[in-house]
Amino acid sequence: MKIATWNVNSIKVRLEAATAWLKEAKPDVVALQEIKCMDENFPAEAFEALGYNCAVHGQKTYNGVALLSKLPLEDVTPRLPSGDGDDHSRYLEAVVTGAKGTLRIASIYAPNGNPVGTEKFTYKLSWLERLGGHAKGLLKNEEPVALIGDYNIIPEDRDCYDPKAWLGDALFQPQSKAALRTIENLGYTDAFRARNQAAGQYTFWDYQAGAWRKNHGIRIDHILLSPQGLDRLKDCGIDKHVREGDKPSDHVPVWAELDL
DNA sequence: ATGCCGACAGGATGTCGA
Repeated sequence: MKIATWNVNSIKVRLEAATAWLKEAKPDVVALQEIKCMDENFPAEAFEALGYNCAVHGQKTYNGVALLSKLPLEDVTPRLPSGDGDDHSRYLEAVVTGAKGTLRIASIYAPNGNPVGTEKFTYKLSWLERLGGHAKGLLKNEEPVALIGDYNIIPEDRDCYDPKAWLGDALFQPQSKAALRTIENLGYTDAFRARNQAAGQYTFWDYQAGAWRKNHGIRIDHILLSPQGLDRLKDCGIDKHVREGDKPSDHVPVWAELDL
């Protein structure tokens, strides 16, 4: 089973690029973020034509997450628990069953959190704390779980072109990195780092200042696997070439092959 | 020190992203 995550930065604008990538990469399950549309405006027909079932947790203008799956999507849950008053569409969970077993998978769009020192940053940290609480609960099932998406966190210096340039940014704050480590310390593993220790492996390049041309990127899109999920991990990679296409998203897909 | 670019809503330009 091949799973993938991609922050598309508007599914409306990215529909052509998305269908082209699906045809080429042939993932079984895809988590999308920043679809930036309401459920009724999600172009489900275009994906159904390629053999995908769709689950959508949309929002007008901002955020919005979705799951595409060639396998039936079961037990679809469109939010994190205990989100009193949080109306952002940033989490969508479902269960899929492959030939060798089930996978619980979530599409995650963690808050950006900039600027630091504002309620946006405290919202980011509290949202990640809620995610961690939910992630901990999921471990009790002792099943393969994949929490995949745009975490808006640069884990380490080797995950950005110029660490000094990101020191004041919410994506690189000690509290942000600690929030990710807290989830990892529960028992989740960064699938990419389980297969690749190289520096300079990015998933995002800003549209501005020639960031792509100069390879000024950051690695912020992550595939986190529960212990049982990690047991099934065969390979993990970044589809970097997608950043070169017509009307690209500023993020590229990250994928993992699981023995499921 | 800030904008750079791009998407969105709305119908100009401000907000947001990272």
